[in-house]
Amino acid sequence: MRTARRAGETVPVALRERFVEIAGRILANEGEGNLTMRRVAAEAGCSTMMLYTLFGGKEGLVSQVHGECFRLLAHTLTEDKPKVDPLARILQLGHAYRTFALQHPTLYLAVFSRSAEASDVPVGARRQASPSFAPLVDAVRRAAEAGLLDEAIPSVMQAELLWAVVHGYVSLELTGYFAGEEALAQRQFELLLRACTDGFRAAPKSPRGVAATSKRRRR
Amino acid sequence: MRTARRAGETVPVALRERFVEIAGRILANEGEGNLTMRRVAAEAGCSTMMLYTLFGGKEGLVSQVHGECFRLLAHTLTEDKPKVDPLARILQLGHAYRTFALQHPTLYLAVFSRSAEASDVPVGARRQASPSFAPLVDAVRRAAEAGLLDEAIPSVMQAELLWAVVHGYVSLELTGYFAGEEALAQRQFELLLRACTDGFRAAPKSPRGVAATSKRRRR
DNA sequence: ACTTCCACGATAACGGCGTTATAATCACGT
DNA sequence: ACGTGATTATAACGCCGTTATCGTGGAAGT
Repeated sequence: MRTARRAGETVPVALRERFVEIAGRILANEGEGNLTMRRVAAEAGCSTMMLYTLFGGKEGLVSQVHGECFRLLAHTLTEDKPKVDPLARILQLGHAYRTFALQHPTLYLAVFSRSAEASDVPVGARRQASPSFAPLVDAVRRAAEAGLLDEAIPSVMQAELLWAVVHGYVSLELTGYFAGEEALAQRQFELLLRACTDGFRAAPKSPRGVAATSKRRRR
Repeated sequence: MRTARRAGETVPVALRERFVEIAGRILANEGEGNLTMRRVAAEAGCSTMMLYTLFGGKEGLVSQVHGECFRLLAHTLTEDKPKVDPLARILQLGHAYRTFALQHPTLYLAVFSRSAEASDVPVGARRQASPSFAPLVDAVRRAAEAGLLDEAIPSVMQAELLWAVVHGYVSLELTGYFAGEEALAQRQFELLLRACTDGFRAAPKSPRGVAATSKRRRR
């Protein structure tokens, strides 16, 4: 090994990114089972010990990869020019999210199946703070102000629920439930998005009387 | 070891169930990381080799546990007396599903995060055949026939989408996104269910004109 | 009833993992 | 020029899933 750092600071940060990139590539291409510390070190040409001094352990390394994945997702969601129509914007974000997941299936499942407390981001702060979540909240708020969604429900909550819907559908799609029926999966997703935005247009204010389903049923 | 089987057949099947039960308990209580072949064999009082002759490997063992989990879920979903109101029945099933997931969080995440091709059930056949899925399809069909849901959308598809919604919300809840706000999580879930059933009541037939959001907005 | 045989299960071994302890090496201050 | 201290490469440890080996006990043949 002949990398003999010169400035004493810049080379390690390059090494960090190199490690994270290698680990991310393995995780995305071959899954979590094939991501080993020894292999990452070998592919980077360094000893295993380096990984432990830099990341503390495997947990720290995959945590960095997860962070990188979140950044990539946020970049993907914000690169499209936002449509002026808030509802169209919501659909656009949903499709962008699904496209991202389909492009990085293994990475997506590895990141979003991991328990939240495994990440270093505080759980409570993530919802509003995440740059990958902010565009959706913004679109929902604009839609609510325009009367296209229920104003009585907090925008953050509606955005969370929409995210849960999209995440659920994408998770099932990635785990192979709609395997081989790509066109159908696309149409179903579109249908789901529209149904949910429709459903939030005039949602009941308070969930009193959970079992009372035959309230006023307009027709 | 002195178990000296007598009938040559009944004892092994009891051993199988014993192994699956032990593995399921470990998986539910301590997660997938703590489930090892050696430990299962030790807790059962047998050698490790037994597990390999019975299940072929770890994959086979956890596959059996997954099957057991599916059966348990199906039993949970069918044990409540079905309400006559189809929409109320759908909500009931949703709540039962969520309750099951909250009662077995680690098990649920382990089973439903696993890729579908890892299971032994054929992907295409699972949707209609699964006994844990049939009650929902039935309720949706009844609701559609009663005019409470859109009849133009196949009932199986609507049930799939509802399942995706519930699965997505439950997944996020289990991974800690609503940590410490249990009452809120419950209310949000109720809201989500109602919004989705509302959204399916008069869904657009075809997704022509994606950006046309200001159709008829009754108020 | 005694011997033969063979399938089956307990034991031990193998390669690989995450992690850690140890030893060698290299830049650098004096 | 030379110790010195950090830093890295090497080896070791305990565990894992899996597999090969080998002793043994019950079934079959005479």
